[in-house]
Amino acid sequence: MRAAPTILHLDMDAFYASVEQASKPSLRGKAVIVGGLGPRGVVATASYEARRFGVHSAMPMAQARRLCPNGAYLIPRFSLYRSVSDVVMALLRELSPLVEPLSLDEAFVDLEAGHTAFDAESALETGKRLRAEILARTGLSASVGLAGSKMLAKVASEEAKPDGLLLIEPGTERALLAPMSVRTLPGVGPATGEHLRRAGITTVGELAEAGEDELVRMVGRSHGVGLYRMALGLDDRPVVAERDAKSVSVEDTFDVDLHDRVRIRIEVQRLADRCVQRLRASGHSGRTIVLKVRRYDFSTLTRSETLRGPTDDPAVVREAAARLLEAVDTTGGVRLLGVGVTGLADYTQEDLFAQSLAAEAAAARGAEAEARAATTEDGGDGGDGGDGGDSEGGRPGAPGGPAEAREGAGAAEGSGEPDPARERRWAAGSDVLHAVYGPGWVQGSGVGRVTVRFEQPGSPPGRVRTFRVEDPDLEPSDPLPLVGRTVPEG
DNA sequence: TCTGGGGTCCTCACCCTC
DNA sequence: TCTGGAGGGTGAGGACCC
Repeated sequence: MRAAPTILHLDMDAFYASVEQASKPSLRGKAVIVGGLGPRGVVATASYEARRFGVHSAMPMAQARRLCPNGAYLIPRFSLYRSVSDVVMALLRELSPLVEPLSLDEAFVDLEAGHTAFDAESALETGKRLRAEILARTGLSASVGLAGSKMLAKVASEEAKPDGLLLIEPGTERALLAPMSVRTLPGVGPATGEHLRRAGITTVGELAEAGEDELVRMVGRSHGVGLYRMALGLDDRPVVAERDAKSVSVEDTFDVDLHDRVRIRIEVQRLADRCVQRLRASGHSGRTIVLKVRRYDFSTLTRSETLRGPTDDPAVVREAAARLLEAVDTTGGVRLLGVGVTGLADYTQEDLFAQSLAAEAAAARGAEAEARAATTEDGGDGGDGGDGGDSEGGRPGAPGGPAEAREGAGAAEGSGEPDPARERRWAAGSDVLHAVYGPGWVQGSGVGRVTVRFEQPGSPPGRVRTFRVEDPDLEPSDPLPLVGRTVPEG
């Protein structure tokens, strides 16, 4: 029996960049690139205008600037994107109780479960209505794919982009998929794609011809079986509305590699604290602590430790992360540090006795490992240094601080900053309010000046004015809603 | 001047217990 | 008593996704 095409996949077009264009009228029709602006930043989203220059997601920002030197480069404003996403997801939930968000800008909807569609005609009608509603409520365009399965609905929305709608009729899947690249299929990334290419398989049709046994031999049991089924257009994964988080983690890439062991320890402690904050905010505790280290040469390693019971105690997570760090050689430099917690539970076990036992056991293991390392490495003691001295050396915002901290809008946070660092910072793209000129956004800043464009969603493109960075009339402000506000002429 | 951040899932190695 | 295999827990790494 063929499934009716009532699985809907929604994909907002170039979401972050489109939100920025909607919120900043002067950027409409221009190349807009959203991402990390530090020396190690990458592109999160590029507007379609920027894509014409070859800029795309995950590209190093430096490369994007070479390709598109006149583009507008902005840091992401997740709180704004989240608020727009909430509006879109609410519209989807009006269609069905079975909505599976994949990210802020993407979701699956089971229309049949919501009794909003039962065949191709009603599904198409629902898709059209949804796109119109999203445009009216957010001012943004979305692409919609409709098919009998999640995989095909996603392929359909991809084909429909930008600002389109496509329904894959049951029975036409194999013919449609056959000429497409294997990379179209979910789960086929650069590594698997290259693996298949070396075996002479570049299209979905060739994948189907290869047969299940051959694919299992090439990429392993689980992946091979799944790939073969998808090549035939078969996918019976249900739309799942509620998914429990399995891990919580935070990580920072540093503008400059860290070498000082004391500084590295301090950063790990900070990350552990931030991780626990996120863990608690999500109402979880966790049992396994994971330390992630990316070294100067981009090699990445993880070290983990499983406690006797779940914890959300910052001291316990800090100590575990510190123990794990002691087992890692950081000579040569560290470009990224991360701390994560997995094995999540929705309760906290205040079993301090168990935790301390685990800590003792881990410490004993650490000592053993250290002893082993000392016998196998050539004088590699990690350059510990013990007393350290400069315990304030690792402040975010200082050279080598996390890119994210350096880009923060408004005044630099943290006590003990030297005066120059207290100077107000204005991140490109952030919203401001001027006592005289009203709402606007930061177009750029430097050498004690900040340039602001005074415009807002719904207004015509505005004028640019420059101020001293410490101008008391200028304040950071919250983003304005994209639609539904009347804007006075001016 | 290469390569973010926050996730999930899978595989493999190793150890331990039965 | 020794050996081998199955299976679970843990740790590490890789691939992939948005």
